[in-house]
Amino acid sequence: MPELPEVETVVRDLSAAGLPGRRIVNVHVAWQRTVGGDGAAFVRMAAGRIIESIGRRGKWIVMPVGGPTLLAHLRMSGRLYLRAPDESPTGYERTTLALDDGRLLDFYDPRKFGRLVVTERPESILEPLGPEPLDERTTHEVLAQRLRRSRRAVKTQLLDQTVIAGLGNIYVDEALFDAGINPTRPGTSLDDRETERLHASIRLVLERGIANLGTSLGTGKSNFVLPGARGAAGGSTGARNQESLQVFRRTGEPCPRCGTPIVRIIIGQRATHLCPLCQPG
DNA sequence: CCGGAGGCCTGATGGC
DNA sequence: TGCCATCAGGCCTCCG
Repeated sequence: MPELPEVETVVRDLSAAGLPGRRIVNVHVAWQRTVGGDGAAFVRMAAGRIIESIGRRGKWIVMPVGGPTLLAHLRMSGRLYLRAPDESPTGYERTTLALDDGRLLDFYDPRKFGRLVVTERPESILEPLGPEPLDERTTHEVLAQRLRRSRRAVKTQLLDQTVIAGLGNIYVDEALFDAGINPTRPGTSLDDRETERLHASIRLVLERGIANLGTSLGTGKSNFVLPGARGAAGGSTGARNQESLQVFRRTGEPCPRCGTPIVRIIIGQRATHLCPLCQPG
């Protein structure tokens, strides 16, 4: 589920909710694979640690815990949820960290694809990642240089976290539409004008996604929900970027720019949405 | 180097 | 209503 804007929203929300400074007083692993298969090892590494801060690198949530680092990746259906002491669990809590203020930090994840890692060497996970798209140092020249290293489809390149970090299926389709670039184009075929425009479009869709507190699709329980938003107690209005999507999951609807029906194709086994007129191959 | 298939998992959705 | 197939915001491994 979550891409950069959703992960950024989670990080900001948990930070505002006072997670930094809390000590992990107890750890319960309900699904071993969530923590890499060895629940006991995870408990030994995490229990008693103080969460010093919470940040983000690509789609990874990064929490230094006094020596080692606690990393979380939400994959398709994961959430980090700060639960009040009197609030009952849902049954989808794959790992729960009990905090010293009585609250519980749930790694909630129906599909069980997400991962929680405690490691002394976070760089082994974070170093292979490409640059942050919203970092000022990630210029359009940097993007162009990285995209031109391969002939793969530009969509495939943008989904590759070692090329650029944080983009997923939604924001890639939206950025390519905004830039007017066909997702099947080889990375090597993009000229300077196109990479400059794509760079601006990536920044635009991500910044808008963050401003809108992320994207939530569908109506079911598996949507992206802000931590603390469950039960509507936090006063949080929740993700609303879905209203800003121009092409993603809008197959057959008129292109907002030219009215041509939006088309759905498959690239690298991923559903891809585009306007055949505004994004000519 | 690259693409495709399959795997990991469960729930929502749509057609019949 | 029930059943079944399909799809899903991610990413890894294997195979050709």
